[in-house]
Amino acid sequence: MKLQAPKGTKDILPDEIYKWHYVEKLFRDICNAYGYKEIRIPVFEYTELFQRGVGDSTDIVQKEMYTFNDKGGRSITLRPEGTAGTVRAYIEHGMASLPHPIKLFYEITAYRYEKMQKGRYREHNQFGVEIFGSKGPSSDVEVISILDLLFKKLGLKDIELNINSIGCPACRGKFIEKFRQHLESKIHMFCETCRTRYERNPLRILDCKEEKCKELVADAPSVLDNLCGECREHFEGLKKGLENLGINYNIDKNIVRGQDYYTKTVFEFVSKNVGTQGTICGGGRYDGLVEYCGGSPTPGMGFGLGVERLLMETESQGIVIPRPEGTDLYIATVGDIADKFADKLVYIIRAEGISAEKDHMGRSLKAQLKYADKIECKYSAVIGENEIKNNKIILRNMKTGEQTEMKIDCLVEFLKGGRSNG
RNA sequence: GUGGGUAUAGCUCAGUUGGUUAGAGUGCCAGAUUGUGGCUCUGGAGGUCGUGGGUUCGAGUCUCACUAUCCACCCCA
Repeated sequence: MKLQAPKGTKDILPDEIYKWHYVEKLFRDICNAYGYKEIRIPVFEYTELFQRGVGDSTDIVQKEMYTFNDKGGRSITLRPEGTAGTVRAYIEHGMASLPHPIKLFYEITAYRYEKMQKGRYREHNQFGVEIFGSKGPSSDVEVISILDLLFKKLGLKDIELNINSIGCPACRGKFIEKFRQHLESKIHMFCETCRTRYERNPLRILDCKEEKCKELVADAPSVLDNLCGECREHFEGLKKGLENLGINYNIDKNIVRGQDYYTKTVFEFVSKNVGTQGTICGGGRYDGLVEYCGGSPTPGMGFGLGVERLLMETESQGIVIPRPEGTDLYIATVGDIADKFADKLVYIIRAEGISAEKDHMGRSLKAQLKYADKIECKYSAVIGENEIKNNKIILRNMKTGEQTEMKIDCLVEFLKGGRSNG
């Protein structure tokens, strides 16, 4: 048997976990400030939820889901995103009867069976928020501003916000007819995928990367120019709201997100630097989803943010995430009695919330201190029989090399003080 | 799912037209006279050369398959 992590998965090692803790805390703090409450949803759901919630015609459902039967014969799927499960929880727990809007956030893993590339994994992490119950553009603006703030606080530059509106079922339906008519005479000139799109989901043709399709579609009408009154007003409200907060945006008529549930607002944050996997975050409004999944008609809005891509971008922009500090104190020992004494001493010190280490490898004094240096201890002390007898140690500042003598009983207080002073 | 590149020590990489026992730097461990880290010096451990077949007297090197990874598509976070 070959020992390796499954394709498309990876370990996050102790060496880099602090970066994850940092962005997770940053996101949580922002969500708290915005009044979003954390929700934890299952890693897997019944397959039907995603077929319905994400949409049967989507690539995600058609070819990217991790689906299997459990021992009871139920079809189970590992969540490919967070919105469907959150909507399910919203309905199942009767959140409709709580004061609205309902504002939720989550930090989850998501699973998609994809061909590997950098920044694209089969297991990846997403931060997400969902807001239920408000249909006006002010909630769109709020949700987008969470991301704007997150990027700002991280110090990220060159992240572009692209927005679009894909209308509501009413105006989109009308538009699709118009669009089909427009293409009817020349659809045979399009690429193969576009010809199937023409039947099933013509809007995706706008998104095609083939040069000839791009040209053919260049003069086609756009959804954005064919919105109904309400949708147009909503989009205008979104633009004004973003301007009000000083958030820059581009209008990209070609954004058609990968989930079927979107209505009106769709948006994405794209990095200018990171190659093809530049989409750091995508989201939008889904006013029909709750009802479609069996709840009462409830508008919603949310996003999913790729954490691996976010960290990749911070790295490539040279942003330094602060490393955690090293251990407060290393107690080196000479002799057996001192070793036992140190076992107890670190126990006491640790109970005070101060990090302390001692030897477990049977190392020489010199090697113990060498180790203390490697793990970046702030202070070290050597304990032998004399120190125990006199209740005094010499505490060495490992950065400056300065040494001070003090009573062992005073250690904790000293280290606590040193900590609060920075 | 389509097309292409790469795979040698924990990490970054050398390795000639196929030819003895596969190297370096870094990291790890130990030592440089008794109880003091960082610098320096010395030594040591660590590799089924991604895996499995094939060609050959002989394969890290050539060939095929598989696996992983990276790049371009598709699509997405």
